Amino acid sequence: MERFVSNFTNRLDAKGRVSIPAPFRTVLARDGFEGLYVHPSLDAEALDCGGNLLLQEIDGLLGTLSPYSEERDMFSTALLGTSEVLKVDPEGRVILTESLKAYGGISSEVTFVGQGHKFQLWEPGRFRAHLEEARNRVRDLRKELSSRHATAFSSRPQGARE
Amino acid sequence: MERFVSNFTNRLDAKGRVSIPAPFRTVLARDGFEGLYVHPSLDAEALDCGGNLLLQEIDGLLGTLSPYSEERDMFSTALLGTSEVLKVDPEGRVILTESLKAYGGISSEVTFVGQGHKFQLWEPGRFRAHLEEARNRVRDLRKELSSRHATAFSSRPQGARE
DNA sequence: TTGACGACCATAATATCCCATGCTATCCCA
DNA sequence: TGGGATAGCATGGGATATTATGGTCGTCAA
Repeated sequence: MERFVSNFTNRLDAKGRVSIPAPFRTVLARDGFEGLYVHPSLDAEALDCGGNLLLQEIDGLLGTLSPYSEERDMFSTALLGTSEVLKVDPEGRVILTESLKAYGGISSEVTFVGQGHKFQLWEPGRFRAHLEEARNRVRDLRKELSSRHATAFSSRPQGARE
Repeated sequence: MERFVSNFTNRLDAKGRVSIPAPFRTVLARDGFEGLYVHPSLDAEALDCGGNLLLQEIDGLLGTLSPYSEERDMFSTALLGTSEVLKVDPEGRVILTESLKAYGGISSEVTFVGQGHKFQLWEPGRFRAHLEEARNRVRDLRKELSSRHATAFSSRPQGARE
């Protein structure tokens, strides 16, 4: 598998170490990035993590903004300025910095949430609430989409006829 | 066989393993996906399973959303974040995670239900109920259709609704 | 010297592999 | 056509490998 899927909740030990879930480690290994790239998520109280693929996404986002614009400055400050590259120990663990933990409200446990090209770190309680909301939104949006163009996400295979 | 059809009920063993029905395994093999992709179904208390075809469906949906949007994040959280890629053992069995079993209400037995490009996992009792309701719905729909057909030839103006 | 951090080792729980067992359906040949 | 051989399949269990997690011991720097 070359993308992050599923979610896992792991504990921080006395030294603040957390194991990156094994499936995520293999994705990162394939990605080839040395370490773990982490930054506070823009629209959630969570942390975005990943490797080269995440960096590409950030570059892509910055690329859509005109250079030297104030907008672009804001984004690169928010994204790059607060990023960390964490070292991964031989057992596949990382130590979150204080500011990262503070932003994510993380203390004794973290939930790793796969998002395809990246994954997020959540305080488990916050994640449960967020997931609840996300599922509701998806249900609603899906209805809207399917009425907009009928076969977007029906239970029908793509390209199937009536 | 190209698609998932028919339904099968298998038992979970002491270790929580279930055999994927052989006909489904051959469809998956043809699909080429390594493992079994599973996520909670959006419109039923069941699990959606499949391979690349199911992934394509999800990617297709995510593709319709603008990148970097919060909307898209919601979808990938609800879809990718709750998905699992289960390993299939040499005998063609998988182990469902606790959260998947919880969502589907699955404990000792599962019903595999073919849906063409994907298949669903149901707790057998729930599936019977679901099937019963589906049958009733179809019956009603047919009645409605045939009565509509009848009214089409009545003195009612064309295109009128009930 | 102390405190933080890195590499290395230990362990319990769990997943994964491999082999075994009935059962059923299929095939094959007299 | 019938009936025995055979192959495929769901299921079970023991051994082994992974994984998350905890701890120890240096090392380097303030």
